[in-house]
Amino acid sequence: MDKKQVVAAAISQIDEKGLAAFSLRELARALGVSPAVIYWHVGGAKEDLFAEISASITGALSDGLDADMPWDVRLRQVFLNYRKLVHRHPEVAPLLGAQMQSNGVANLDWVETILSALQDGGYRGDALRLAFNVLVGGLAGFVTMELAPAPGSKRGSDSGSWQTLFAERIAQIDPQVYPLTSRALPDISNRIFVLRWQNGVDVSYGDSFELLLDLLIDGLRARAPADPI
Amino acid sequence: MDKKQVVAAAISQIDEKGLAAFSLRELARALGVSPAVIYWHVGGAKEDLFAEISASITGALSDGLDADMPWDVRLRQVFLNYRKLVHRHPEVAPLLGAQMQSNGVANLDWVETILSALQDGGYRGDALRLAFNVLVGGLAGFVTMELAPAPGSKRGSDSGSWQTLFAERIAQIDPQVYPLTSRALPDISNRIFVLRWQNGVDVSYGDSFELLLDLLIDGLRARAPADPI
DNA sequence: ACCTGAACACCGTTCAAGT
DNA sequence: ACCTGAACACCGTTCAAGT
Repeated sequence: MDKKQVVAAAISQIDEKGLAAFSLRELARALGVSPAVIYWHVGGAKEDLFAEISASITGALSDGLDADMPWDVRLRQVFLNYRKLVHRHPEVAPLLGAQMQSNGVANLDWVETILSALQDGGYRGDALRLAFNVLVGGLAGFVTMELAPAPGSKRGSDSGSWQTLFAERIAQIDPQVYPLTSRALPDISNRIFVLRWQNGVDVSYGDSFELLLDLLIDGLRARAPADPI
Repeated sequence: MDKKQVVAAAISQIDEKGLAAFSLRELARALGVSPAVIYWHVGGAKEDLFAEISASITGALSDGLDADMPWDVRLRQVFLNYRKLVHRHPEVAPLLGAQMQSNGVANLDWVETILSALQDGGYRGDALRLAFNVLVGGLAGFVTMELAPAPGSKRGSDSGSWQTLFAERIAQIDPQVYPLTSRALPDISNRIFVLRWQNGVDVSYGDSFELLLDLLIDGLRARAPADPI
């Protein structure tokens, strides 16, 4: 028994049953061990375990990137890779996007990669900070929303009840009150963020993500304060 | 005692102690009432209460908007307003961004407003869907990340311990290994998404958000598939 | 229609005690 | 150094019973 094993078991536990249904006691049970063992191997508490999980998933974020490509191509790679990695563990997404988890070490490679690309694109100082936040906030934020879990998704409960109820409500939108929404329904029902009963695991947001990525990189290129390399 | 009162009390409870520390029993205690009362007034469970909270906050999302302005100005208003409203209840942010909460009714005005602006901008059909997702996913996602709670922020615990520890680690980044990060530290320390120990409540991401908003709207204007109105 | 009280099954966390 | 067992204080949720 060892810290890595505990973290790995926790991740697969969350993958199976969902984050909401995850518990330290059940993790201990799955490992055939007393609950206190978790505390001995990972620091103090549940939050520390979450930090380890985040680090373990974001650790591979900078792998397999081609440093010889132009800066805008590198940025595309970085964030397409981010989305791909998070999609491998969709249930963990809230930990990455909606909490400041991380031990602050594993992500440094990632930060350096992004800063390097932006610097090659002509960004320094305060403009560099803004560009970084725009990219990470916008794109990682998108993925967080994309993979937001549905209610009652303790992953094994009666997920159907809420889903069908919500789908019916959308189908019955009054064209008098909401003409545009009503008319666009065939295109948007269950495929846009607010009007959906399934998340990015079941319905692809890949095309929207790519458009977002293009808009941001094109925009940053056009506004670069200095000449790119 | 009445559903609105329960929801209002829950919101102020979360505002005070944070979402992680929120419990139905303590809510009942604060209301001077038996826990079962919560269940009687709001549907089945904790998740239903969360849905009510989300609806109550996003209900005012379309208020005070000027429908006579050009479509791009309207979009700016809508999302600046979104950010402002969520910032009024930062602890509730994860509910809006990282969960598919909502009873599906309160947000329809908001959706119609955004779709209307985009349609005036020349977007129809599938392009309309993509543009909607880009805006909501990117901008609401940004706000979710911006307000992601820090570890140990049960809002009353020893929040200092993790913060100082993390700040020290960042200050000690090795310039040999991470030259760009290290050099940019004065500009980015605690002010970019991954390298921070405080969230958007303590450090403003307003300038980054506005840049993101500009990039998206400018980009959507440039790529409009049809002539705008 | 609204509320209480008690109960059930489960948590996270700690700590003495074992080997 | 690693694990067990039991304990503590707390949950969410349900349900009979009261008025």
